[in-house]
Amino acid sequence: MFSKSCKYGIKATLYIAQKSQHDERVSLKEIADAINSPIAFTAKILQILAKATIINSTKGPNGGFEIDKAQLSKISIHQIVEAIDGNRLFDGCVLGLNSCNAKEPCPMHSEFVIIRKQLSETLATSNLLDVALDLNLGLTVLKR
Amino acid sequence: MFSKSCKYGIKATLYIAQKSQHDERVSLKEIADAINSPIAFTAKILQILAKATIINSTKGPNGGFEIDKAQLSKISIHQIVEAIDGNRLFDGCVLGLNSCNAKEPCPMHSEFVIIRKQLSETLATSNLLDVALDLNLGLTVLKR
DNA sequence: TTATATTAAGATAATTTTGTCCGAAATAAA
DNA sequence: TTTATTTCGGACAAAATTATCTTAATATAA
Repeated sequence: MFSKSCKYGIKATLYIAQKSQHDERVSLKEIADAINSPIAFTAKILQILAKATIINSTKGPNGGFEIDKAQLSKISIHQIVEAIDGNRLFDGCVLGLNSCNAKEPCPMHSEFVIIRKQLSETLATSNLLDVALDLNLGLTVLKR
Repeated sequence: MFSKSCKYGIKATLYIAQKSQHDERVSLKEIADAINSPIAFTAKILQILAKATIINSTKGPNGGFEIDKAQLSKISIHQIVEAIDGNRLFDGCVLGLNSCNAKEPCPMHSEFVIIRKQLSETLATSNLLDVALDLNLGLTVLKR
């Protein structure tokens, strides 16, 4: 479904979101540790997210990553997926045809219309604040 | 969503299914041509499907691939996906955690319960006969 | 201003996935 | 029985993804 990069990206963003709720800026090392990801590779993904203005990064001592607290409820998981994996999951042909639409569909096109709609909506309505709240409560985890 | 191998596998199986309706056995070359796939790589995938007894293969002159006509309505797309990509799409953690379930879920677990159920059901109820019928009618296509 | 801590960026490497090649095995027909 | 046709299986190669390493840039604080 998601690339490994994207999974790291989602988990990293959620961890940053959780800490940003309490105005804590977190370092790359802390993030990689919290989500159990390779540190240097995680850095690359955080760069992508920073360029997409989903997270903020600060260099130097006490630097790290954070998200504007007021934005937490406005950033969706969908945005993260788009930034990292692009939108092929949402609008590319499921069977990989170059073009595939209601007019000239692949054999699975109609079957996937509903699924993709639901997928897209679910991700679009999942915002960082809500998801991070469950993390706070210990209802969900970012590594195992 | 699906690996490239799996996409080739689904398309190849559907092409074989379509031809099998009319008792036509098809060659590797013909399949690769019909679905616009690399021929040798397609051969590998067909081997997997043959071992999974989803398709039958016959060597020698006039050999090729076919599916028992009576089985067409009993074989689902779900079976193809399982044979090629395994069931990670259906029961692996969306965020890649080693274990993830209702008791100790990842932050996206609950959001994906419905989506995956629908995905799984859709694929399980899509059988080769039905999907191949649309191909016959020219309502859907396998390449572009 | 210098030392230190931190992310950015680019080069390189490892791994996985995708793709190719070639000889072996099997089957049918001459 | 020989030859031709076709899939099978293993080795190999290319490309894409994932991961690492090293140096640069930036910011803080002593």
